[in-house]
Amino acid sequence: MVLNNKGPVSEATRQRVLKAIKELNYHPYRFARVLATRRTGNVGFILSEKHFNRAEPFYTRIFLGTEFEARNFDYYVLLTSIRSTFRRSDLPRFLKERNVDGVIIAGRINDEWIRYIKGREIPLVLIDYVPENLRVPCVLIDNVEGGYEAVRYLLRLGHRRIGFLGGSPGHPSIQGRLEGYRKALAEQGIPLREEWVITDLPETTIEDGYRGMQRLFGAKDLPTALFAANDAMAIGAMKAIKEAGYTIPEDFSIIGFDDIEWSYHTDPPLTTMRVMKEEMGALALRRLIEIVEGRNPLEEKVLVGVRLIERRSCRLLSSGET
Amino acid sequence: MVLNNKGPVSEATRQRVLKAIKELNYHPYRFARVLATRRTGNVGFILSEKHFNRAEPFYTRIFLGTEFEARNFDYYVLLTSIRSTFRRSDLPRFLKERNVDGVIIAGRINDEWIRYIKGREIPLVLIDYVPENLRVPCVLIDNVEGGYEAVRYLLRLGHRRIGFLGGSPGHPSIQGRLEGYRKALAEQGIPLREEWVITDLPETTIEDGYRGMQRLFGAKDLPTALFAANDAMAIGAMKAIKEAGYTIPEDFSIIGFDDIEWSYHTDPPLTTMRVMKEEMGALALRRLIEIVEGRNPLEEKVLVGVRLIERRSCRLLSSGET
DNA sequence: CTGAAAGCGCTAACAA
DNA sequence: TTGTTAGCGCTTTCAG
Repeated sequence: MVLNNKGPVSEATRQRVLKAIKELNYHPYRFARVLATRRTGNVGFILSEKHFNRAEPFYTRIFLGTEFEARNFDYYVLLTSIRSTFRRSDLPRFLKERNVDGVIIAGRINDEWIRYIKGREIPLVLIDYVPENLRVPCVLIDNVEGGYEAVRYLLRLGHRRIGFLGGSPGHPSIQGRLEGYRKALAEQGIPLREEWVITDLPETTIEDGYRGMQRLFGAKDLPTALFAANDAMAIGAMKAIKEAGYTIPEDFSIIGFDDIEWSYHTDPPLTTMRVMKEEMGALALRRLIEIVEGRNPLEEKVLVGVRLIERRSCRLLSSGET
Repeated sequence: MVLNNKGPVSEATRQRVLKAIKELNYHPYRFARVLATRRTGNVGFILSEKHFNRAEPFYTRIFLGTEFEARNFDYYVLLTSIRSTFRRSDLPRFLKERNVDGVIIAGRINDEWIRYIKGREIPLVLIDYVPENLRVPCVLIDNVEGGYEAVRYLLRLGHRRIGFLGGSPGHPSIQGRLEGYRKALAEQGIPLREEWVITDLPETTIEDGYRGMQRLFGAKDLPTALFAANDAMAIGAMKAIKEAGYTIPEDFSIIGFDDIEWSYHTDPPLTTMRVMKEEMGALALRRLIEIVEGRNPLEEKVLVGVRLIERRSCRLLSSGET
């Protein structure tokens, strides 16, 4: 009772117990406790193999955020990867055997997985992905606000001819960022130039950015600035821009999104919108614990903001230029 | 007994039991088992914060290897990060409370941590680091062989003037790679040019590679090829080379080590020695389990080989050139 | 070879 | 407010 802060305990015995704990260097034995309470004190953290192997540590930093926060709540987190395609046979063991109190999934994933977990009534929180037809609590990047701010920044630098380099339009994050882009332009009464908006790439990788930029070069005239929907694509685009003989930011200003480590090392260093990865992970854990403990079990999306990181890939347009 | 394959069981009952297990969809309850056997079925995986946050997913891929292998042995792996400096107060909980059967540590780490774990007699395997004065089973990259092969490759391409770009000499991996470099040159009777061997950089990052290369430019004549002790430094060096107005591989051939994801995306793509990251992680887990189960508990270093990945940062020297 | 029972360390329910 | 006890699901020991 002393340990768990429940039930009535007189202050005197409380102190006596505490003292004994100290003297004996007593630690409660987690596994016995589990057996008695049916609470495992574990949470599962699932990443698709694709996301785990991403060249940049985006989702692993999110994991780091949860793991760190988990320490405060005395939870262990079991990290595992799954294939993108749903197969019962490679269900994480901790799901099959219910060795977790709840699960966090980061990144886009086959909805079958989500449906399965919901079906088994295992508490679930999603990070950076929201399925179309399923109600699940999510922790999301504020993509539309972020996209809006990114474009606003280019606008402030005097750009009026701004392209958008997005990935597959099926990706909700991309849609949000595109929406922000649209909103910022509309607000200034700048018409959208369809040929400067590239959204039909297979994925959102460096390669896609590279190809997307090459496609953009096909337009009959070119923008002066570019908003890439993530840093990987921005990096691919920079490569294409350089290969075409242009320089950054003289000929093109470019801003990314995510703030992955490598953005700092590009030439020039990439201006971008920083996503608070650790914070997202921590938030998801707190949310999950709330659900596990029955508090606040409403479906709910929580948005976490982004921040402009100014580096050197964007330039101020002098007043004569357009 | 059927489940654990021990004790005498007649084939008939064995089948009956198996059938019942199927029908009831029975899963043994891990925590009850732990309580009875005192075996947790968990292993801890520790990474220093610095390594966890490395821009490229080197150690996280090693983790992936152990996690994957752990599935075959029905272990869970608890991943956590610690600060580089030893502080009792931020001991991982799973150590304090002995919730793991053993621990894997990947990457260089303060020896205090190692001493603590050894002191508590918790089975331990190290990956990619071997402390000076402590005997601990390790899984290591075959650095000298790898360095040797890298330089042999440059030699085969006709290079005779080959520089070495290393990081801090305190790092055992770097020392091994340097040793391989030495060996390959010596074998061909090529004298070592001290001013082409850069080993007094603070770390082994992109920045260090960049600075190291600039330093190398100070030599009165320049090598035609360069062996960088890891890809990060190779990338930094490439940047410095380009800034100095040279091109790769026309003016300099360069080979790296590690094969991190980004090496594929450099311009030109970087030729490098691939380290088998997943394999190292898997190996460490098997080694750890052996120790936990009392088999084969000798101190032992196991080396895992590397493989040349030929991309486009090295060129063949024509016979007239030196 | 099979069945019964004790006990791992904890929580929860109940009696004092 | 405190002390006692059953029982969580498993392994292990011992008797049949």
